[in-house]
Amino acid sequence: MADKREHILTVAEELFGEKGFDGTSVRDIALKAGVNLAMISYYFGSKEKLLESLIELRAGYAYGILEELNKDQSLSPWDKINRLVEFYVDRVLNNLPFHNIMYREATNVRSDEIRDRLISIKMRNLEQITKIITDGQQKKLFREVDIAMTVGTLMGTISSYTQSRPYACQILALGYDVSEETYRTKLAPRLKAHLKQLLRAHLDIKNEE
Amino acid sequence: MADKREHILTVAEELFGEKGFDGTSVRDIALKAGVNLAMISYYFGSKEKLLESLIELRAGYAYGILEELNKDQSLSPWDKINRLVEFYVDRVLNNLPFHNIMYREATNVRSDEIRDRLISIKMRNLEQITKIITDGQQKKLFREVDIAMTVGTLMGTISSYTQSRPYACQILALGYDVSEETYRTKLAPRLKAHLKQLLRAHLDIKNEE
DNA sequence: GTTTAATTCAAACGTTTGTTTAATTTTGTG
DNA sequence: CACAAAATTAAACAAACGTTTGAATTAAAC
Repeated sequence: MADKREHILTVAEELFGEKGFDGTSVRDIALKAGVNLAMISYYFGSKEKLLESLIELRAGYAYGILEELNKDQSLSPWDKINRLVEFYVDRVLNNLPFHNIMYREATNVRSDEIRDRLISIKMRNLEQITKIITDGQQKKLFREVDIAMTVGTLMGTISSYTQSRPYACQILALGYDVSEETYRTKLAPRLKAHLKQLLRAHLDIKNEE
Repeated sequence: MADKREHILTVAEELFGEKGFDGTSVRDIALKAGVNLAMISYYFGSKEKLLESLIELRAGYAYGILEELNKDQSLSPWDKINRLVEFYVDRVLNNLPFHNIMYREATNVRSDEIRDRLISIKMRNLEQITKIITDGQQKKLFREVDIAMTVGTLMGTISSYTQSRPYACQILALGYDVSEETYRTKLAPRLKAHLKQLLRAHLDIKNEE
């Protein structure tokens, strides 16, 4: 085991994502990670600080790519929107546990520190997306829209199908207990196609009323 | 106290919505409800069955109105979509705790019974919305869209601003700790306006590509 | 090879958890 | 009023919780 600390974090991430922070005991984590119970206090100090460490580890998981996307002068605003959709769908589906933690525990996390950290991550991403949209507006490609709400639509649509997998499987007419792999490969293209079509119509200045 | 049983359910709803099912102890509930600890087992049998009772109580909270909306022959599909938006935004904002339970606990509820119940509620609502959209398509007003994904967009957009109130306040540039009342009165019209504009562009057959 | 520090461990700590008990009080009925 | 059923209570239950302890083991440094 190369880095035991990170291994514990990964296991905790899976369990928190699946059963929630309060629904997961440190004994669950120790057992699944194959380490002694006391190691969690040894490495992280407490269960809550373990969560903080996890968030710190994954915090920048979107920002870098968004910034790059923004700087790319060769892409039209429409290209950027489509890449944004691709990027977010893939990003969420490839980091399902952490995404679920972000969007499930964000509200009721006890520590102000963690909550503010999560909010600031979201705000930073919102800024980048805002830049893309205002750029499209200045180039007279996009119409006036409520940008913050539009970002809520993007993230909310994805979340509505990732937060409850049994429901998603039902909707998508997949088998009742389908593998993680086929779940993602079925969901991703459908989410992408829908969001591209949706944002295309929503943003297009030709659809101005 | 007229109906103590229902009072306990209401208090539990608030706490579950705020701190999650696992984050709420039966002692928390008893204390806030002003009843003896043992009354919860006396009335409901267990904490888990209390949650089941709560879901049973609020289960039909959307279906009836949706069905009515569908039957109303005097409304055009566009009217129905707008009413649908109005209805859902109001419904969610007026039942925030239960909505949060539905969309937060749905994934990780241990009991298959509860999970299947929640899924069947969602599926029933999806059916009604599907009817509205297919009706609009038959009347050559709406274009071809992914209906299940569109419903996900509707619910997901709302949820993204109700699941994390501190974040929503930040985005909406409200004060840091604004009252429940002003939070709702600021959020509701903005959500409605955005969703109407969004669905208008998304569904309009004139925006077919 | 010895010494020091870092790691791992089984066991126990004191709380809190959901639930049950058994006695008591309140309520409704004849 | 008398009696049975329902409701309420304080106290206790065992189990699970997050965390700490102190000894044992491993690794690193000199």
